[in-house]
Amino acid sequence: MPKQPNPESAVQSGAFKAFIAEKGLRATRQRMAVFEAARTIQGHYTAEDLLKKARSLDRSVSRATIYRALPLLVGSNVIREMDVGRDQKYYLAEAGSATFRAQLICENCDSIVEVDAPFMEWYGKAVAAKHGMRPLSQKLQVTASCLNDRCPRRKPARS
Amino acid sequence: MPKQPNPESAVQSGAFKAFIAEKGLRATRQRMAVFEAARTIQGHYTAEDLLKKARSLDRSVSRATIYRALPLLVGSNVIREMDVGRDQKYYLAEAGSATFRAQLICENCDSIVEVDAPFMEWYGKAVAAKHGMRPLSQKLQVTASCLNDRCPRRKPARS
DNA sequence: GTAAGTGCAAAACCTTTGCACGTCG
DNA sequence: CGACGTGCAAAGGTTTTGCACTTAC
Repeated sequence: MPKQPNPESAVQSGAFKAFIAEKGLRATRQRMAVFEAARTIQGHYTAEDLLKKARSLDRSVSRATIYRALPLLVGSNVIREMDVGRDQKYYLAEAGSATFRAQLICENCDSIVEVDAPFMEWYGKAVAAKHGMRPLSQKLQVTASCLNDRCPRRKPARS
Repeated sequence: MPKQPNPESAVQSGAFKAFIAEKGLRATRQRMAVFEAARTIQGHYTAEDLLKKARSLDRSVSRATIYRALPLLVGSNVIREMDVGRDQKYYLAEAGSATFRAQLICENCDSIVEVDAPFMEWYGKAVAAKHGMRPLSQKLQVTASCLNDRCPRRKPARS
């Protein structure tokens, strides 16, 4: 376990610090730990998952801080918030891909797979315009059930 | 205010009673009141809205009964459950149209407009199949904001 | 008669918030 | 230093549940 600094981390951390400063906020120890956790966790995670991971980086992070940091992380495009109809919200490190993505949600094993659906780009604009409204975002989710062993059980397979 | 029986209501009520009997359940006063309320309310409504309406038909209906009846109403296709990312779930009397519908959600005025999107029918099947899964349902929601006075404020305009 | 259904109130659950203390700049 | 951020615990708001009483069949 070498102590070498992670270059990618440094860069990203810098970008987040810039965002923080820009907004007149402070780069606290806890905030940076949550940030690091948020962009590091693989796949979809809940606020509770984020708390665990952040605490592994900085023991002092509290649940309240997690919930207070989440809007900042979403607002700065570090993560994306996702409501898939469960009781908790899910989050996902933003990969930076500009294409629209749908979610394929497995009822059996809780896995969520991100699926590129670039052709959906036009839909929201068309429908909203038709009703004289300004489109903000759209969401396409497919709920399905895995067939026996072909399901990507808890492994968010590549889209 | 004549006391004439409502023929449509009678028919529908009969169908629900059949469903109830079929399942070995009982057609209680409260259950029938909730049923009548659920299929009568116009537009999208919450559990609380349903409680109010049901109580206007039968004062004795309690909140618990509402929540216990909702799964039955959804299961018998009398209503459809909808999660539009707010804190409460929404319900809508099932119109019986077989076509797939998307939801156009206005951020400003809380209105939800059902929009026919028949071309989406194939999508869920295609994506699920591609991942070796059995498609169950899909959901397409567009969040938008009304432009000044052109918004169908609280009036779920015809799709 | 008897098991299913009901009302009430408490519990569960995730998320938000008030407050006093800590700490970044 | 002074305001912003934090931890803690309590509050909030919707939905669920345990329990004793009712009631449909």
